[in-house]
Amino acid sequence: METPTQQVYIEDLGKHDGQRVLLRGWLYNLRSSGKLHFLEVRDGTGIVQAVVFAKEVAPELFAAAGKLSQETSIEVEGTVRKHPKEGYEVGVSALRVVAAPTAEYPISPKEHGVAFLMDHRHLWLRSKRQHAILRIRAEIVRAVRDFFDGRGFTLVDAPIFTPSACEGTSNLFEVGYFEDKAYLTQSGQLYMEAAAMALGKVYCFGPTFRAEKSKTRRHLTEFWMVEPEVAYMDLAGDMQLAEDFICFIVQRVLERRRPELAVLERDVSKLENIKAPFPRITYEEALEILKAGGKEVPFGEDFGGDEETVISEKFDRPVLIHRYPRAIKAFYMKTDPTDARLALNVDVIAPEGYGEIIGGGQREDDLAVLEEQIKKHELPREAFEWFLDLRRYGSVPHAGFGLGIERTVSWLCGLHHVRETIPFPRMLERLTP
RNA sequence: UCCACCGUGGCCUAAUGGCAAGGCUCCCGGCUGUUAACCGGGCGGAUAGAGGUUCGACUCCUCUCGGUGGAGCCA
Repeated sequence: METPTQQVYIEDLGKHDGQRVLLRGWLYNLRSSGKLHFLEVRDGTGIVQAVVFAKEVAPELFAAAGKLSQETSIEVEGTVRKHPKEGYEVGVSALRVVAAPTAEYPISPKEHGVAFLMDHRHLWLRSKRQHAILRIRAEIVRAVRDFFDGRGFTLVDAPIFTPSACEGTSNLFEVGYFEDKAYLTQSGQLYMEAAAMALGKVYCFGPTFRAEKSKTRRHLTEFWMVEPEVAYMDLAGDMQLAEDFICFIVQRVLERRRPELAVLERDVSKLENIKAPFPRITYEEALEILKAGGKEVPFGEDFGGDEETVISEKFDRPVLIHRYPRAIKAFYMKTDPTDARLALNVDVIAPEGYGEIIGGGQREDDLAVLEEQIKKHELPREAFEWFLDLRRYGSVPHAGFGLGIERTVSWLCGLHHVRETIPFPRMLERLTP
């Protein structure tokens, strides 16, 4: 009497060497050589080669195996053994088709263009590369939570619907809200300030939306951001937190996602370099670097992608640039008490040209100054009355930052475009699938 | 919003004023260790759409649609 064979996931095959196992998955690719077939089977945890020998199975089974088409869902029974070259393979003894594709699978294991792949994103996710990226993304998200949870932060969810802009109304998605209008959030920032006054150390983590008509490798209209905010923390503390945070994430990915980094052919030595302390330079020092690099920028202007790349190339790890001109930063940034032209903010530029991954700083805690900034930025005062309350009732120095998940994933994975870092990217000109 | 480039079988490319070519997928056949397997054969498109120049347009011009990259802006 045979006992039912136990289902085993491909990533666990090494623990079952010599045993008979059941794989349940999909056919990734098939190679055939007359009297034997090599089935590449994937099950979500990995890919393994299943070998069908003509003389080991019934002729019908052998013939059927040779006719399987790509992405047929199949159950395979067989014995785990060492692969002649590396890892493990499964010697097939039984095979069952769960469902045969009703049409030819569009994505062959050959080259395809970006537009075609994006149109088939729902299927593209099945490929090795996308599988690796999504697993690294999940690991980064887990690291984000572990970092803050492990440091006594409280997760506080910010709303998605907001009544007005955080920093101006030009680039928000407007949606109907019963008889009224609402906007999709572009930052949980202001709400985290309120939460920090209640809970001390807080963070939010969720999607944010920008209706900016940007068509670059660094932009999505919907992306995920993690935003910590801490009461009684100043700019120096904020920079320290950002540095610790990035180191933690990079370390975690190196510890747990080596195989996925290998699939992506990521140069991990570049990531192994990412150790504290990170260089900290002022905006004005950054201007000097740009001048020396032949990219002179006048005081008062922000940096574009090219400028960020020139600066990041000077260092082998993320660089913290602090104290930008007050005028080009958000209304809630605290003015530098030692130089009123500057804000107590910090941007973190990732290495290898991946651009800004963090923006943050110390917040303006003086009621009068904040009121003046709202006026200067021509923001509707009424919408910010609740925010001003935070300064009326026990205002304290506080600081925080926002880290863009997709740019971080893109950097750690060594990708060329953020669209591959999120399962279903939302971009200008792309809302499907 | 602006700038540049691209659009050729299901997919990736070639042909740049003269008979639309090749590879992959797919189908048929072969091969007992393949690795985006390989070998042989077959099916499949009148070149995104409209108009124009020309004896002749995939190729040059105009417009439209779609895509890609970048600028601005940002994470």
